Amino acid sequence: MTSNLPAAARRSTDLDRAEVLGSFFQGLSDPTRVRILELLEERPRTVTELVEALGLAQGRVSSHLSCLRWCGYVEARVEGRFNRYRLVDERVREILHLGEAIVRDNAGRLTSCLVLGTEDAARATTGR
Amino acid sequence: MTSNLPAAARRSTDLDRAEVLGSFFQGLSDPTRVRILELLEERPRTVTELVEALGLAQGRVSSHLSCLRWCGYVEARVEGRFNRYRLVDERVREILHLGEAIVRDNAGRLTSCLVLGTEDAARATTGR
DNA sequence: TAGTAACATACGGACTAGCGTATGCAAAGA
DNA sequence: TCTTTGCATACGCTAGTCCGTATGTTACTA
Repeated sequence: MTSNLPAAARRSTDLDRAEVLGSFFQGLSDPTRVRILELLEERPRTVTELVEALGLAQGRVSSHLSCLRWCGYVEARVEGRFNRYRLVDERVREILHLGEAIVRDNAGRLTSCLVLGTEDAARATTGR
Repeated sequence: MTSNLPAAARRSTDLDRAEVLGSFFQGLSDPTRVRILELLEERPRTVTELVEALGLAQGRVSSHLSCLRWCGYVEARVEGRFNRYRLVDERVREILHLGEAIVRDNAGRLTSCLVLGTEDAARATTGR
């Protein structure tokens, strides 16, 4: 694939609301992108700073940033030959924090499921 | 793959925070799952009701529900031979609404990008 | 007890996403 | 102008995701 853009970004038809919303949240579905957002939550950073902090190839980081830009999580501002990224708005922060809170609350259940096999984990959350 | 569970659910090591959070948000990254959550936001529903509302194969819907259960978005309650699903907590609702709001605000930009090619769309959000 | 309805899971195939590497391009400096 | 730096994008590959179909299991019913 040519980049990390969600599928909806490459298709011009069949874009109902759920599909767009799914593509939007897909921006948060990758651990690297989550880390990028957490880093940008502290302060705006250039691509080079992010590359350094993440320890990933520069091209990879740029692709993830492109995805986050498309989804509307971050924006870029050119400063000379640097490109500084920042979070777009406060609601991005809120979504991240809500997700973190839910995950934290479920941590006990989740980790205890993870040490079992998948089927056991699934079964443990069902009545069957 | 054996189901729709995120990769992290099938791996017992290497689960840092960002990875878990990414897997959590992956639950929202599929249009079908978003629609399921929207349907459950109105009221709790059985699997059969969801199958009817979505027009998908029953097995598919069950797999998605399994994913949503694992992520902690929904819970199931057995009622006779029915299994009624509902949203787990209010924060799930909040996340959905925040996402919808951001998407709505970006709608103009997004759709105008989507009618262009991918590269143009990407370029339109960058200074370059 | 046999049958059926409600649901979960397994499996193979098609598609998608993320990775590493390579390349292109603009801004700044020598 | 030539080189370097900062960044974006393209490409091939592997792994993960989704779908449709098939099958197994449990609760209710005749």
